[in-house]
Amino acid sequence: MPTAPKTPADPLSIGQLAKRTGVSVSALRFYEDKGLIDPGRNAGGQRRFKRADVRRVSFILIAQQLGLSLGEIAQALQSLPDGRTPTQADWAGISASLLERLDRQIEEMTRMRKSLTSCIGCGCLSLKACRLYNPQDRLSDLGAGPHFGVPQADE
Amino acid sequence: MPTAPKTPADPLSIGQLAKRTGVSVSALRFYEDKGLIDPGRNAGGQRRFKRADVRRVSFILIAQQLGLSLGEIAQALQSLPDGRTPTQADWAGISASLLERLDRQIEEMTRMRKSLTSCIGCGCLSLKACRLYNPQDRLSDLGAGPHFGVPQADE
DNA sequence: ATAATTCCTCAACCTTACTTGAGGTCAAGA
DNA sequence: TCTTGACCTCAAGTAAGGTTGAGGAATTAT
Repeated sequence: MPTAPKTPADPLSIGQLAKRTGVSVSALRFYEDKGLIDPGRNAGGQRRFKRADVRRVSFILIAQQLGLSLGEIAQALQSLPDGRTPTQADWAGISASLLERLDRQIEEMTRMRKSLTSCIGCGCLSLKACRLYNPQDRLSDLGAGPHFGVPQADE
Repeated sequence: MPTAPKTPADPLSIGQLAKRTGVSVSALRFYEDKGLIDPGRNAGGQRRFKRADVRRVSFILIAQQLGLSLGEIAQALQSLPDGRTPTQADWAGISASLLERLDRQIEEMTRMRKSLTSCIGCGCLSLKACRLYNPQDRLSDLGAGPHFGVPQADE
């Protein structure tokens, strides 16, 4: 008898997952560290990923494009079933919440577009004229970069 | 004769500019370091800002909200007149280019929305099915966070 | 004149999202 | 068996966008 043929159910090494997803090996280790993925280990201590992890990593990539931080993504992934492999319905549910977020972002951008347009018209660009950057708004939810401490404009 | 009344042409200290703009003093120094603002100094070596700098800082805030990095903002500000105080027309021109960028972003988001919607429908979420995260696209222009090295999906 | 603010320059530290490298182990092919 | 190549851990470095603190000088208020 020949050795068992490699079925599609075979686990993936970290390098193989990296190739399939386009994510670097070091980034995958980093994701594990942050609790986004949780591969098993083989006898020798090497990571072994399930096929389903390809989808999981894909989700991470999509969510990142939508502006979620890894922390937020980790939270979103909490809602997935713990023991069993997530189904398509599981993914659909969690993706739907991304869609909501995306819609909010589009709406926000459209609002900004409107403000900016009128600001160009009037040339105002000075604080308070438009609420394009109302200090109160600045700490809100659209932030990608680091967040500064609240400056407390107390005057 | 009384001391000259404070005219609106008086220069601002860094603390005053901070209060007017809602940006912290340390951030303003940081912006100077990055070449975004260029205050003069008084006899004692303290920064003295022109009133026009309020508008300049406002622009920085708006541009940041639109997702530009400080480096990109610095570039955009290059186009402002060097010697004289920028006019409203100057600002209108530079703001118009922000508007273009914003439009591109909205378009991109809308495109993503469409992809995501169909992905939720089919439950695919797997690489290549949607080009939601086509590795080739990933390094493109919408990135806020750090950029990873090109993973070279050579298979 | 003196005390309290404000400002100055550095240098070091923080978070996010990773990469790079050192030093060593595991697995697979010739 | 032996030698690559892929993996392992842990520490340190990177870039962006700032913040915090030390040590000292300039302003402002009383």
